[in-house]
Amino acid sequence: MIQLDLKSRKSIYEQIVDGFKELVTSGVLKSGDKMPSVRELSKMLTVNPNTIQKAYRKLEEDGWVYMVSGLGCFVSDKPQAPDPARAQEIYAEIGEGIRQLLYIGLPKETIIKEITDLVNERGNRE
Amino acid sequence: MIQLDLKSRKSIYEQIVDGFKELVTSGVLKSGDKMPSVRELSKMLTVNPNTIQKAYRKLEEDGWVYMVSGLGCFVSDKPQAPDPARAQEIYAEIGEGIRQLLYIGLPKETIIKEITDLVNERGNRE
Amino acid sequence: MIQLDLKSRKSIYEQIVDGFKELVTSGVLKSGDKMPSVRELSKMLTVNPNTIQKAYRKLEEDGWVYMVSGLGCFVSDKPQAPDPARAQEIYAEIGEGIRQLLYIGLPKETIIKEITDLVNERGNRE
Amino acid sequence: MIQLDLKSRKSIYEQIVDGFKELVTSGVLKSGDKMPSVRELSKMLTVNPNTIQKAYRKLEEDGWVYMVSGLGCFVSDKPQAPDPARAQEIYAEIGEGIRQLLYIGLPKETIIKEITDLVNERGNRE
DNA sequence: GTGGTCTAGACCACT
DNA sequence: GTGGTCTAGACCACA
Repeated sequence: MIQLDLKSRKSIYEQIVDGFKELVTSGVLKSGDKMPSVRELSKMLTVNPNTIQKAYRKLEEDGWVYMVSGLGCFVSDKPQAPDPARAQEIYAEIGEGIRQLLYIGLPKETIIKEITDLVNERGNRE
Repeated sequence: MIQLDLKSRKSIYEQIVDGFKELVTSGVLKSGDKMPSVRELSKMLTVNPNTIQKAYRKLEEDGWVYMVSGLGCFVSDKPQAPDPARAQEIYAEIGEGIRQLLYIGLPKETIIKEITDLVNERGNRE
Repeated sequence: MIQLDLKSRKSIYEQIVDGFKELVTSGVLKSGDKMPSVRELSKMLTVNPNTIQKAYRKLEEDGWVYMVSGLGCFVSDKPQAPDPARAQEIYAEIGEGIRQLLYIGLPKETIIKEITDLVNERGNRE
Repeated sequence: MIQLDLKSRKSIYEQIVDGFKELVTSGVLKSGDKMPSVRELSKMLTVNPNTIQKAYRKLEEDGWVYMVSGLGCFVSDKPQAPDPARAQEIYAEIGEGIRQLLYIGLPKETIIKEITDLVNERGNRE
């Protein structure tokens, strides 16, 4: 389900967080789906339960899942209307990335082309 | 030199980091320029020295400046040839942002338009 | 019955919790009234049942409803005499909030005025 | 410095978080002050370092301190202008408390009087 | 069973 | 020395 790369610079819990975000945005996991329990996923990935809990808690803080003690962890409802404030935050992050791309010397046209490709690529999955 | 918005949700050190990136990309600061010392800038902005230090450290991590102990903080050389590995990392981050924008319901066209604007906006300053 | 704002930063379950508290304090729901079942409300609000369950659980924790397994969820009796210990806990929480308001720079008069308004606003519904 | 009540229902890390917020708002700790290191405070309170780190991280998320790897943990700069969004959040929490006070049967006048006292009491410390 | 918290260690990268 | 992460356990309240 989620591939961990222990050699990666990304910490394990971050890989789990990003992995789940990908599973949700790509439609594998949908609103209300029960996620593996902390202990279950811990065994599946042969990772310590505390690491899983750290990842789940981050996902909850970011609003992707919610945890109910005694029941488990569930995928949050998908927002039906785009949240402009949230969009603005994400644009700010992307803008930061763009600034760095320009700084390391990539031409504007290349950047626009690459990102347009990214959008179309991911957009077609939905 | 740098305008701080104390009412902003952005933390002070982030505003300083972004402010310096702006100064560099817009050409006000150039490769090798000496940056104000921590204490100096701390007085200029009436901000705690630790806050400046955290900002400088972040800039160093991101490769925008380098610090020489005993001499101070200097603007890094602009990379002559783009680092493809670094570019790939940044594209990955941007791709993650795009996935989230699509997930919260923004149409592809809007995203492409907004990001193209971002690139042109920042690109024109160079 | 309850209006959900999907664009809000408040999570869905929090909106449901607050909505029910409003319905009780405003007298629409009275002691002993049966609340909609989890499945029923889930359909009414087109929200995942787990979300409803989390909301009901929170309401039960806060003492606004009680759940009888096999029968459903009912509005609790309104306490006849105020519980001084509980009141003390709540005052402590409010005091913590006030300390933070003062810390971020709001004048005492503003705070008192705003809170008096809050009390009168909510108090008039009873 | 901070009194822990192991019998309390509040978890240890929450007591530490609230304790530090109190130390900052009451002026004992000021902007830029270095806080005890994770290990140091861990020994002072005879509490596990992980518990301290959890508390410090929560404080950092809430914007009260910032941590610099290799340097330590420092009290954030005090916002010079009140953040209206933050104030609104706190008022919402207080409003929630008021709703519960009214629900358990306290009269409006009592609540207003008690809270006015709280504001004046804490306001005079600054 | 579930998550929530805590302890007692360990190793890493960085100053 | 500093924080950041991770492991391997433990106990609790709740359902």
